[in-house]
Amino acid sequence: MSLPHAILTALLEKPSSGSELTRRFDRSIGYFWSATHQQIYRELGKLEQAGLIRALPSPVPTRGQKKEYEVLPEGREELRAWVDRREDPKVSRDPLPLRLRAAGVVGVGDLLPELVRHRDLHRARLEEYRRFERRDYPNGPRTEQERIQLLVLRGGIDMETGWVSWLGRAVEELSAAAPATPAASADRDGA
Amino acid sequence: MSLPHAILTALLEKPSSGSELTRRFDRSIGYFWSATHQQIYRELGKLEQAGLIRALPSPVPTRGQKKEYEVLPEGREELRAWVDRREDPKVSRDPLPLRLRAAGVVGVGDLLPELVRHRDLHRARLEEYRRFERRDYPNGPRTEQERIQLLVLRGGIDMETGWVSWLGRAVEELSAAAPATPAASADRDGA
DNA sequence: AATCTCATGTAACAGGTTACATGATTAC
DNA sequence: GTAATCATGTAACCTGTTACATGAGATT
Repeated sequence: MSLPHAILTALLEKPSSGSELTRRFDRSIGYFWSATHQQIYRELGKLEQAGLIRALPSPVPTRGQKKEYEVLPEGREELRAWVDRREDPKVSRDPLPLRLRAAGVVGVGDLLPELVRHRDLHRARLEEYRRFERRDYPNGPRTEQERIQLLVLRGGIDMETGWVSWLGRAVEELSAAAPATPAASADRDGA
Repeated sequence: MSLPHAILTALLEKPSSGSELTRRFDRSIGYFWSATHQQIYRELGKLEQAGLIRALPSPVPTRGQKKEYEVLPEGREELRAWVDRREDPKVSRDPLPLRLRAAGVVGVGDLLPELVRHRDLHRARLEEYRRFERRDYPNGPRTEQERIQLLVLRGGIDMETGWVSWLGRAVEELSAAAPATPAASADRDGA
């Protein structure tokens, strides 16, 4: 039950159409929650049905025409309640550690270049976050809302730092001692 | 497409019945991928159908009787191929950062105790991983497979370290300057 | 034999993914 | 006016979640 609340948050920050929301889910919001345009349109329909948002009056609201949505008081109330809700942490759903564990059983095969690739992707993401921090908060946060936005950004920084640290060590370890013949190591592990 | 491969890995490590797998998904494997018993039985059926695993011959294979599965060569081959597959990192699906972002819009409300709770859960998980490390690898890894298993464990440690670091700072920041009246801060943000 | 627990399921639904469809606008 | 693009959707499918059902063995 997070996508509707992500959408409510985004619409409170700025009323938008489905396509605009989709673009925002590829940038800022998308760093913490992803969604395709099909999900977004489906969810906008549900939220409107439930009376939490409404489409702004438009002259010709047909297919192919932009339709802007804004949050109704009921939607804001629902979001407020969600913030206060108690909800346990979810286990990670990134398959990479799982693939490494599988590699421990069937052999590392060709996993090393994939680890390198992921390490570099996470490094790039980390650098991006650091640029945001320097660009948007050069003198620290100036309002209560900015303080919280910066905290969220720092969350991304801490997570990416964790990935980079882990993958850095994994690449180092696996390039050091495992590069003999992958087939041989696979056979040994599989026996 | 990760659950079937998680199951293949688990079954290669040790042939098991559905209920045994379910218990293992509450411990070791569950630290990196979660699954309910319903998911596991459904997936075991598919994997057997696909010829990747088979039920060990049993005298009375009826309902309510344990049914042990083992991986067939085709299953091992599928797992090996999955390890080598190229697959992009997934964006996190933990709603907590999202809730903090929402709090920036509708006010922090009662989120602080929830942040404390999560921080403590992640701290406990981190300590648990460190105990595993001390207990299972007191002199470092002794085989290639142990080296990889330890790497996976270190992944968990690095991720939990990231959470603890972030949540520690978030709690500190929000207890310092935000504790006036939540309602007032909510109104200010919402304006 | 009634009840409890364990193991194996079924069913219904929500959320996420991929492929495809259609109306409106813009570029040529 | 035709083609490309943009915006809004529909449909089918897969994964994950929750509630419930049933057979077998153990407990009383």
